[in-house]
Amino acid sequence: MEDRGCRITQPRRDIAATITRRRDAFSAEDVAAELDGVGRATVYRALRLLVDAGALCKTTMPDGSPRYSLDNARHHHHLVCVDCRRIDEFRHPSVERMLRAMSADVDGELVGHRLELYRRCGACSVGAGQSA
Amino acid sequence: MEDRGCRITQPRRDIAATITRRRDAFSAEDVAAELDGVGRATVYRALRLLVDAGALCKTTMPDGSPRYSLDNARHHHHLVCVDCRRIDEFRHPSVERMLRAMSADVDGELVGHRLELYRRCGACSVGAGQSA
DNA sequence: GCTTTTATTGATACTAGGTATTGACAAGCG
DNA sequence: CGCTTGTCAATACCTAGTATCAATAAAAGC
Repeated sequence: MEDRGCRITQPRRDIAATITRRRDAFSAEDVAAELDGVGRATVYRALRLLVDAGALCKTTMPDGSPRYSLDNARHHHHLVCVDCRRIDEFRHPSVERMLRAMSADVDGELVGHRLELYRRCGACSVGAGQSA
Repeated sequence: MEDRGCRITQPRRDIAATITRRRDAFSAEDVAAELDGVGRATVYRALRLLVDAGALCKTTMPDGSPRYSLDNARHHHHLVCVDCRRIDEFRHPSVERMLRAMSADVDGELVGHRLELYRRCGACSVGAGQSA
């Protein structure tokens, strides 16, 4: 299900199994560390294929480090919890509206964008909200 | 003018001179390479101080690599040309409107965001727009 | 089922971007 | 001028990722 034109190899099966088991965001190094017989380069190669194929999203954390998460929807942005690092996808008309407005106002043509929203998610707010 | 509580040292003067001379976006390594007697760590430390002080912005390019540029306005976002890598700052009410709308709709509280718009700027569109 | 072809692999080395450590030094206070 | 302490350069290290390359294993051919 992940491939078209790519070979389905044992390392790729292992990587796919590892990332589908994960419910949170992970780094490539996480995956590489978990799979002992698999080389780092192979993990990075496989993750890139999956990102290109649209099965995986690469999101930027507040500190700039990249994390991967499973991709479900078509075009969307990410809502990253700064405490538990959970990543949720969202689609919101206000974003498209904003892009349309910007597109009309900027000189030249927009070719892409990067948008991440950082929040403290509901669960994390309850636990740590009162103190500090 | 760049400091309050930090010492004004020769390396810092050199770094400040280098970055104010630059009109485009630059990497920390660019600065370090240009200043021979100054250590890489010193450059990174100085850039971080300047980012924290609000004199410099750290922007993410489409490929994920960070670039620094002078910070002029208060709160703003970046318009990055994917061809000439020029970075312009912008403020637009549609962005604030979008953030307000999102803030109302998400679970938990928004604590920050990252927004970069990538475009082909006017000058680059004229030169390369027709071909390809 | 065996061979061939060729994508893929793991190891290694390398790059960019950045932080931690440390002994030397110099900024600025008194 | 002398002390204190921030800052320095160098170095080692870290994360994230790519390039190279000989060895290997998928899938295609027979």
